[in-house]
Amino acid sequence: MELKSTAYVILGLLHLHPMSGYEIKSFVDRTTRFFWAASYGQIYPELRRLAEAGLIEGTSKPSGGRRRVEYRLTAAGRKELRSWLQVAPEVNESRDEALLKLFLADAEPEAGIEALEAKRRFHAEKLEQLREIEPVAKAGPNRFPYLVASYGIAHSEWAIAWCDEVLAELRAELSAPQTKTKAPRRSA
Amino acid sequence: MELKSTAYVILGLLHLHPMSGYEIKSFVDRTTRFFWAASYGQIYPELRRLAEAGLIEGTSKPSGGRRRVEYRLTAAGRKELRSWLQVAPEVNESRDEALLKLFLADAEPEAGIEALEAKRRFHAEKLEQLREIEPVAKAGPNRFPYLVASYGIAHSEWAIAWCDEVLAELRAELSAPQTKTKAPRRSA
DNA sequence: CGGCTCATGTAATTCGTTACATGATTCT
DNA sequence: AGAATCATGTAACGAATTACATGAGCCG
Repeated sequence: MELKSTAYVILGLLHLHPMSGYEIKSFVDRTTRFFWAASYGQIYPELRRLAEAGLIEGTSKPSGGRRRVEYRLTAAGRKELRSWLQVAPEVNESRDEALLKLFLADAEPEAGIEALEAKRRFHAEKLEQLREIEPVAKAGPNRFPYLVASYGIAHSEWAIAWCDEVLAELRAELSAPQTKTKAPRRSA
Repeated sequence: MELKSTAYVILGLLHLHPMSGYEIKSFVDRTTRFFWAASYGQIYPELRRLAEAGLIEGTSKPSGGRRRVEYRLTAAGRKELRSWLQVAPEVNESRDEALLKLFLADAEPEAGIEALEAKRRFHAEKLEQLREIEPVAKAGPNRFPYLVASYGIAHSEWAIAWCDEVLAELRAELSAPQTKTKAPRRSA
């Protein structure tokens, strides 16, 4: 069948329970966005394609007086989801601008510190968000979402610790007088 | 000026020493690809744009008898690189298909194990590659590339440990005939 | 009444990959 | 001679984001 991963996000979420495109979007924003985001520009066209392929089925289920189409998995859709899950995932290389700046920071050493601080801030914020999600995931009927939340938390904790360690070293070094860098600049 | 990150990869590498497009590509493949890949389809057009913008300068430097254009940073290019480095990086959410499958694996629990194993394999392989690079980076004149290599190594080691831990739990549970988890549910 | 949220969608643009095309030179 | 590598590029395609467009119901 060869659908893209984003299509399987939709199939996977509809496996939990029937939803509208709007609900899929907000669900994604609360959960999978940490490792797989999706925008309306993907979701609505994809819903149409999946429906045409017979993997999902949409029925009009207005909420209050608002028009609303609720989609649910068909038997074929469930089968497609399962067979995709059984194939080993390809883990793709991600782009990390902070690491890129860190890598190139010999041209401007204070930028290395800035990059690490930014990475730390990012993980600290992510950690906060995940800690809010975690108990919800734990209480849910499925175990794997909780597992993934745990992964995210442990990962961010690890990253923060690493940043702190290296930042301490770097700061000590850059503030040491014998280094030949420009005057120590303190940024916001 | 507002160039894309890939343009700064080029500026950053040319800051190390003058290079041809071909050399930039192979340099990227040996180093930054772990956090920022680049293809010929980006590199050559970008070299042209950067040259037009006056940030780099290309001169014909045939190697042997092969035509070859070597690019070097101009003063403006160096300045542009520095000012970009000083801006806090935006850390972008990456896409991780293994985590996605793990998240959705309640529809097919063995797939969760498969996903974790794939993630582990990926990190094990990356670790091997990084361990080859590390001593080279350490020996080099710049400290930050080495720092980034260390990050990659520590990160993969952490990820492998996490996968192993969770895999052990999952395997124990799935092979146990009766666990206290909710009775085997049929989907939906 | 006015702003927020629910709800659905499209068009333009950006960014990047893959495949192709070409050709010279060096190595075995 | 033939394969591998050096070297430069383009065209087609793909995936995703952003911005825009529209409208209705809900809440204070």
